[in-house]
Amino acid sequence: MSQPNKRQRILDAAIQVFAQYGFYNAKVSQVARQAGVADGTIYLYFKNKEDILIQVFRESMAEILARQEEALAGLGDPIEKLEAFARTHFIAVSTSRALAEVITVELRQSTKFMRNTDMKPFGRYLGIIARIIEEGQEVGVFAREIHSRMAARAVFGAIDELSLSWAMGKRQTSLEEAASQTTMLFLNGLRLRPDHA
Amino acid sequence: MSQPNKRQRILDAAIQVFAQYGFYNAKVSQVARQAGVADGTIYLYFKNKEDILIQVFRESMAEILARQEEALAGLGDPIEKLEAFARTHFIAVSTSRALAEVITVELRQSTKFMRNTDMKPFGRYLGIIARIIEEGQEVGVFAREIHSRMAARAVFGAIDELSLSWAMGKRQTSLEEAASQTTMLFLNGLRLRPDHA
Amino acid sequence: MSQPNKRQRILDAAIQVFAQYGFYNAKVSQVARQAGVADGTIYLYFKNKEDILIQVFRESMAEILARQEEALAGLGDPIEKLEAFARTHFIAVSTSRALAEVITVELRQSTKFMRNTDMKPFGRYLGIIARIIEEGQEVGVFAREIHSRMAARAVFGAIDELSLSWAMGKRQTSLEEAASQTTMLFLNGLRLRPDHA
Amino acid sequence: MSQPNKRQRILDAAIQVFAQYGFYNAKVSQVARQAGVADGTIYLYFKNKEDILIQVFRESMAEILARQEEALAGLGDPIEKLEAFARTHFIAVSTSRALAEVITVELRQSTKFMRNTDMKPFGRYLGIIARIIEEGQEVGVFAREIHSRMAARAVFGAIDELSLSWAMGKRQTSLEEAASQTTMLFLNGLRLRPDHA
DNA sequence: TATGAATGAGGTTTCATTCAT
DNA sequence: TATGAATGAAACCTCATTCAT
Repeated sequence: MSQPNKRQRILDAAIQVFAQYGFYNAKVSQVARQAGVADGTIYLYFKNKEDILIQVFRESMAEILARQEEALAGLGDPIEKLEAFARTHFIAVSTSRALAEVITVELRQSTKFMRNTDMKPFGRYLGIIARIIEEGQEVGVFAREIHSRMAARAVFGAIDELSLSWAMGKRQTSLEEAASQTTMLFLNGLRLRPDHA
Repeated sequence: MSQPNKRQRILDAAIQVFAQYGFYNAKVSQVARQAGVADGTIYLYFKNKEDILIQVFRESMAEILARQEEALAGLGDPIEKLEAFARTHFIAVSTSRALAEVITVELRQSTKFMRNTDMKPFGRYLGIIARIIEEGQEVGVFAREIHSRMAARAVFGAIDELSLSWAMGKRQTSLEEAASQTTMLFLNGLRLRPDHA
Repeated sequence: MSQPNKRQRILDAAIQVFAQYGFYNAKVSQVARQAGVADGTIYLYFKNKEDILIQVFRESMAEILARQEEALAGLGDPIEKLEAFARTHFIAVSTSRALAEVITVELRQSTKFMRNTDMKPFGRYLGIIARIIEEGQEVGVFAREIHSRMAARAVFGAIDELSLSWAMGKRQTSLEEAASQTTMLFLNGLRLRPDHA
Repeated sequence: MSQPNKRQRILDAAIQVFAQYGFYNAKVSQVARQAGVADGTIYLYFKNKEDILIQVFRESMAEILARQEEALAGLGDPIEKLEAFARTHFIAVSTSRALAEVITVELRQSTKFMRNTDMKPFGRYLGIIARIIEEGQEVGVFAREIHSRMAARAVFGAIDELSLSWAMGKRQTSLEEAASQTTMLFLNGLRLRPDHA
């Protein structure tokens, strides 16, 4: 009798184990034990160890992309969208610290992996940010001089770094506050605004 | 007569090999061959394979810290300092793309590494940014509401992500431009300034 | 289906290989080949190379202890017991010269081994001899001045040396004769008995 | 300027190091450090690591053979000779526990070693005991039925085992007592003598 | 589908030995 | 003679993957 969710159980187990030990130090047999299946069973669902990581990435990105799209769906204001995006990312990361570590840390580790894997989901993620920025420029709330893809990358780097340190760290600030401060920083910049003076 | 630079030769070789294959896929014998020494020689200078990575980190951080301190030495204006910091980071990364990959990608993979290694140099790096922000707040050019450590982390994440993608990528923009755009983004934010309207 | 005797096959192979090459010169892959298993299979049954030696010791001591207890079971006379003990030891050694070499030669080499391994089985072996001597003293056939533990050690040393040289050597004498001569020596001593004169 | 005793210093160091770690676990560089010479210097005096062990054996046997011959020189009575032999062996062992371990333990370890090495010194050692026994038989104090070479081996085995356990152990008895008890055991045997009754 | 015992390729590391000085 | 940095062969062991059941 096959468990229809066995594949998912293995993916979930892999996220936990990869996050704790790192992809290369994690053993397939650990993933199997955590998933409650036999070692060999894993190879009925995945081509090899690296394939597990790829699938983790694929499905996790699909999940967070869906969440982002849902979160942004009803919103019109680019500023609100940016805030929503940051908040959603922080929440996703805080929901599963393990997932965050796998996505942000393990994923980068293998140049080979980066080169062979379909990075489109990541590109789409960056694209969401870039689109928000462009919308803001179109409606005249964001400065037009800004290169949207570069800014998107900067925004992602900042959010990623903060959420990682937040997930791994001592959490001096609340999740809400961290997300909101990050957005404010990007919206207003560091520079004191003359009209605030 | 022992070559006084043999240790450095091994470190340089390791940076190349680790960047190309990733730390875990790199073989010690590859590092040895690249360095032009025998396999065993490596163990005269390093405790084990991971120790090479740790030393790469240590020395590279020391190097870039020194460069940053030198770059910031004569400057007083926090805005100029932030620009100088970003530019110096971009230059360092572009000078050795391999080193950048090792530091930003390989370094993160090993929880063991993160736990066992003295992370103070990285803390100092963040500290430099935080200090610049605080100075800006003191002299009244930066907004006081900003949490300096968090902002520093965001700035670092953005610069790191951008410089890495710049180093690995197709470089549509010049180094100078990339660094300057990054700084502008952080100084002014995305939001269109009323006084620009 | 796992072969339930695979562990035993490895132990038997190890005895042969260790006896022929010596523990430190023997290669794990030789043991594997002799046992007809893959190298890695050994590590399913043993912690490491030294663990094989420890298990050989453990099981061999258990075996010879059982044989000695069986041989002595029906006997009452301490003199007969001593003869039986010596004969049983000689037979055990002659049955497996390789095992004898491993136990008496290889075992001693490793201080680490001596320190880490449970030496109680060996103590029990000595204890059997000591007990025979004490029984003889109690019933008045053995001299009371003799220190039983020391004498037991001497008896063991003599029997061990003789059985080993017998097993390794040209066997000028029969097994029976060698065992019986050894016992006689210890019973009567070298000195010509006045009552024999 | 060559130290004329450097070879001896290395041999002494080797005895200490081999005894502590065992021949195979001992490192040549440890011997060198203990001897206060450079690693390479060892190879000016010895062919290789095993050659050090062989020379240790050779010189130590020569030394103890000389001591035995000296101890037995003035004696006529075979019984006194046997006592003297045992005492001398025990003293030699107690003088250098390290030497005892090397001779009795390390020497045996390598079948290869035993086969390739000139074992004549050991044969001579056994010969001394056998000769004493034969003299005793000739003058009528030892029983003629005894096979002298076998008895010699038994005596050696007993003395060796006792001295080893004495050297490694807790020394419940004094050296003198141990030697004397051993001799008594071999002279009189375990059996209660009718004329003692 | 599921199992898990068995496989065996291959990497890290050690350390006896060499040799340029 | 003496040094000790450098060498590089080789072995233990791991662990991803297979396959007979």
